[in-house]
Amino acid sequence: MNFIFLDRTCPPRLTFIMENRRRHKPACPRKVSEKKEQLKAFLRQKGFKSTRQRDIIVTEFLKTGEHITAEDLYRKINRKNREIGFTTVYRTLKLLTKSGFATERLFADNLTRYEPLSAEDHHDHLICLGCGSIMEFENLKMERLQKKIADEFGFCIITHKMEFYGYCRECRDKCG
Amino acid sequence: MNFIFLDRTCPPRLTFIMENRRRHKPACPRKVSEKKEQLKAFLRQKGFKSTRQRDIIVTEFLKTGEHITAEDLYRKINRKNREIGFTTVYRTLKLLTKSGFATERLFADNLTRYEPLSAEDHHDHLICLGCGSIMEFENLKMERLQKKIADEFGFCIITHKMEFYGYCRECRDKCG
DNA sequence: AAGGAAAATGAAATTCATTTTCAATTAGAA
DNA sequence: TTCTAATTGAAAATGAATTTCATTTTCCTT
Repeated sequence: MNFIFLDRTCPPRLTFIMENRRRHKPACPRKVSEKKEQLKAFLRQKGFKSTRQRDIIVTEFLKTGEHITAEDLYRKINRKNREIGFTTVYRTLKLLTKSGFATERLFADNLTRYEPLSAEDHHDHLICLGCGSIMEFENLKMERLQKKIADEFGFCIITHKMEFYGYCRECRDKCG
Repeated sequence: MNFIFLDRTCPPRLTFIMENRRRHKPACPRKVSEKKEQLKAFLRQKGFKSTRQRDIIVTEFLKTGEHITAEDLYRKINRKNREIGFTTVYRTLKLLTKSGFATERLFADNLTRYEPLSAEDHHDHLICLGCGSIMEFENLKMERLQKKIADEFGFCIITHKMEFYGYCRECRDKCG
């Protein structure tokens, strides 16, 4: 994860590059605690319990705000909290996913990655085969074209996956 | 796999629906034996051996002409040829992939599927969550838009993956 | 043909991420 | 405080993909 964010301050949250929206990454403390409150309310309402472990895992996950594997998140947390097990991290990510606070994504390397999700989130990915960085974008024209294609097949899209695999600017320049 | 091909005869091989090309499926005997000859030549040239098992597996795979898992292809073959093992089917599919006669695809169900590949193949998928059928399409406008988006990020696309998950016409009508 | 080296085969074992089990612990309602 | 149901975490299980290894087969060389 070595690409430069165009904007690190909290609002305004989106940066426009022509018609592509490069998504701004969270890690904004205000947003994080807001999301944590939402989650707590959700858990309470569903009869789940809020625990120290969940709190730590959720905080770390939201702070990270990236496409992260359960394994990697576990390792990250485990450095400071030796007593939190992999299973709990895994289960918390699953819980977040089921509750709509995260999404699971399976990329071509066959590893499941998790990503915090806000309500309107719906974006696609550019994955660098050189450095492994994952960039996100949204494109309205693309969404429209997808819908049009689906319609022509009488197909009703519930969700979609679009990933570009190739080389980012830095890696492309490096390798010629 | 219960969708209707618009055209089952051999040539003309493509059916146009507006600007989307719905790919014609192989299973055309002439093409199959042609491909088998190509593969045989390739194997010989690379110092690989041509065996009874490979012949059976390749024939069955090309006849199938669909997105099939190693497991499923094995089961299909195993019905008539009890002595051909899963490992050989698996390895043959890998060999075909490395030789450029097939591609591997990982869909959201986390199963690797293989598909016969001709030189110009490059298409995307509509996957029905109802009946599991996988439809293919090509769209030039889409390709152009993808390139444009990548360019704006200074990203050089090597390959891409685009999948729509939803309901096909039949399933949509069934479920209201 | 016969021999021999290299490749192919297939059953079983291994790997590796993901998921489940189960006994012990903990949260939070009564 | 007590009790019950949820949570935890180590370990085991799962399941697809891949590798191992002893045996068999192909096919090149005599």
